[in-house]
Amino acid sequence: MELELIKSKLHESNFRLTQEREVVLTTFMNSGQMLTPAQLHDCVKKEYNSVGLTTVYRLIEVLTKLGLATPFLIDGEIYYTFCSDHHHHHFVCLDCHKVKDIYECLEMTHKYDDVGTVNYHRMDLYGHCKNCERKNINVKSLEP
Amino acid sequence: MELELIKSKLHESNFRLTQEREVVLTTFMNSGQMLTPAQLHDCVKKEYNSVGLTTVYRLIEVLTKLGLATPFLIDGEIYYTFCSDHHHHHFVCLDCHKVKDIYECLEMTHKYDDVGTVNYHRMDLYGHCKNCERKNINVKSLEP
DNA sequence: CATGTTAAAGAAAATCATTTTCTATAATGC
DNA sequence: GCATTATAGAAAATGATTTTCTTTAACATG
Repeated sequence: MELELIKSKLHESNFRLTQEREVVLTTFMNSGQMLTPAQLHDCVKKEYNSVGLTTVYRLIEVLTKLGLATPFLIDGEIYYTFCSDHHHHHFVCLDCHKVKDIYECLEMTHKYDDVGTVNYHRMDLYGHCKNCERKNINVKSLEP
Repeated sequence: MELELIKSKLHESNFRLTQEREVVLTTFMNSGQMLTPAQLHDCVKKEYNSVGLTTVYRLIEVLTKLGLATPFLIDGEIYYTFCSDHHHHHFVCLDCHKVKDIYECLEMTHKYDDVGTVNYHRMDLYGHCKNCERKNINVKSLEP
């Protein structure tokens, strides 16, 4: 999903498109990984003049409400990943925290309606991406 | 999973079986729902002489490490549900926070190995249990 | 394009969940 | 029993997140 589309989504919901938001949003989208608010703030600082941490928190809140950010709880830390609005699942690399979207879905929502009404579901896969897998093998080969 | 089994699991890992832990554990297991540490603490207070909130936090930490508690992030709040150690998924009622275990699993772990190595996955279904569904219909029927 | 309205930025303070510290106690092994 | 050591609990510390307040800038309107 490209920036322009998100801008119009924000606009629809009466959120203003400030320069700060555009900067944070761009950084967030381009990172391709899950980040804590503080980490996202750090990334923004590296590439642009700093934006306040409060602003980062507030944008994440807005995006989450709009379904454009998804929180992950890993080891007690809350991370967020940018997220298009089409239903999909996530694969998260436990090493580098990169996130890959998985658009296949077995549409199991209706499968479990004996428990009640299922409004939505999420599925998260955790593991190691190919890149980190390779690195880990290299590291292991250095061991005695 | 019954209490005795969990006791032996704690024991295996060199955790002591204190009276406080037994009380909190029993309350946690019997609740059948996801609870914040503070909520669990409140539940314990109602049924038994109070146990310290710190103790509740520490037990949840231990259970999570042993795979006997699962955290859920809902609206920025972290809830925990008691969890047997067999792999399963969860249905969570967004009204009453009751949790139902779903032991069917499509074993999709291997299905996505083009992204890398999948170590584990979780799937959460969110909706409204039959009980709350019924209540909601009754509430609606009272509206003008 | 100028202007009024109002959401948002940012700094600082406040809040609140969670963790740590420290001492007394009780669970476990011998 | 007795020694060892993990745990309970109270209080303090920590640290992430939220709130407050003032200034600024985005947007709609004429």
